[in-house]
Amino acid sequence: MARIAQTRSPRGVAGTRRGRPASAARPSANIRKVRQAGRREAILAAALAEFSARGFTATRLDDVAKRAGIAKGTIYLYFRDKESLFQELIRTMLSPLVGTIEALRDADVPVRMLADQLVELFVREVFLTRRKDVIRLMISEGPRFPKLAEFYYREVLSRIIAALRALLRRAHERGEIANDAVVRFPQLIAAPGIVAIIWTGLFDRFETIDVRAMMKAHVDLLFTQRSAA
Amino acid sequence: MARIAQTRSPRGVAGTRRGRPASAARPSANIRKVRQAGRREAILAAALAEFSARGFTATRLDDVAKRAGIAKGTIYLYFRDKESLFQELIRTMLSPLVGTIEALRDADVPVRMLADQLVELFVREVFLTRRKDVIRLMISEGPRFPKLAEFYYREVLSRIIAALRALLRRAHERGEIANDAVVRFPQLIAAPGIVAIIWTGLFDRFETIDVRAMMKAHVDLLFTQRSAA
DNA sequence: TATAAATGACTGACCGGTCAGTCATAATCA
DNA sequence: TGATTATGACTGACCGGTCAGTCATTTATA
Repeated sequence: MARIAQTRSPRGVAGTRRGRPASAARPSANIRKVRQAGRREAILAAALAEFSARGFTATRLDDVAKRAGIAKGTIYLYFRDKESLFQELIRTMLSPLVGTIEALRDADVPVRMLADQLVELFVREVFLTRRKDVIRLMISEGPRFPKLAEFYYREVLSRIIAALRALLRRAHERGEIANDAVVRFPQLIAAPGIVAIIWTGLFDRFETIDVRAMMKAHVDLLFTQRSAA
Repeated sequence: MARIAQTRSPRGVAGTRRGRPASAARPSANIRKVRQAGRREAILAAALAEFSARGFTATRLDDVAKRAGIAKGTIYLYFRDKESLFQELIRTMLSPLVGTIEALRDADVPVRMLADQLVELFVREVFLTRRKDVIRLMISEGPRFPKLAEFYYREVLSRIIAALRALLRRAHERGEIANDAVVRFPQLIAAPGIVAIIWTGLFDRFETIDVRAMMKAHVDLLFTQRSAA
């Protein structure tokens, strides 16, 4: 069933392939390179779908292959083994986040505004994409992949937290933030997002959650100004 | 290794057994009954340890048996199958929580105070106990056990949330809470706790987190009063 | 045609679940 | 009370299905 939609590539290409005029035109061929990259992506996409649905151990590489439209053996041309596939999947998907976040770091706008942008970023780039599933995977399987957890902490989390902390401290000193709770625990900023990811995975069919609204409400809390009573 | 400590029972008892004065005294003998209860608990404890360490699929019932100090077959005298064992484990551990929380519901103390008690309750009864691991299991494996998720939502979460919502609304109307964010999203109250559970599972070795402090700080945020500027 | 890529049948380890047999305990009897 | 029989909790070897990983063969490419 299921059948993966995105990452067009292999089968389709191979099928239509036939009538190609000549191997001319392109210098020689990184057609191969391109195709290989496509394969790789197809495998990663299929792996994400399967790992998300069943978890690491219960995922069958046969199914990943079928979903990617290739033979099982092919997977081993691109990845050393199942675990390696899993780890590269997570690395590939989460690494880009750091840059995006760090880009915001030095912007010199009111923190309040930055926070709103952060929420928007999270909703658009994580919650509404497959990255949400990757984070869920990280949460579920991470404890059994110490190496992966370490990578994630070192390369992603610690950087984000450091950036946030600096940012928030500045804001607190400027008086933009009344309470120093978030300065001491920057994790609090992400908390509603994490909870939303978990919630939708478990209970969406019983009660949906409006992530954006919840995160915005939370940001409001964090930035509550002392105002005349 | 490992060897479970609690739940003394079988072998030990059988060994010392010999010199019992007579089968007198006790009506007849539910020694058997008692032993059985012990077994059940031993299995559940072992299962929790193994499931926590490896996840549902990767857990071997052979290991559970070894850890509980029994033979594999014995597990099947107490639980229908692996899945059933898993589900009963979670039910058994989490069900008691509801009562405890609902007990707080109608107390007529300032909500602020109640919130502090809630934090304390969470830290003492969840975070510092094995229930923390059960919640982690629920988060990790829940998506693959719809029945379990449903049970948890219906029997535990929805009740807690309902109670919280009522409580918070009252407080908001009384002016004890300035911002209505938590009224609309009671999940926010639990968010730091959830995040702490996940964090410790993944990153404790890199950076510890002071749950109590974080939760208290967060509660402070939620209850920030408008004060003269 | 020579080389590289892809395939999928195959292997062997692994593990959930079973069940015939054992033995401590309970029940019955003398 | 001590001997005898009945019970059923417990055991662990075993079976059958599953699946990660391999590799001889086929297919596509230069």
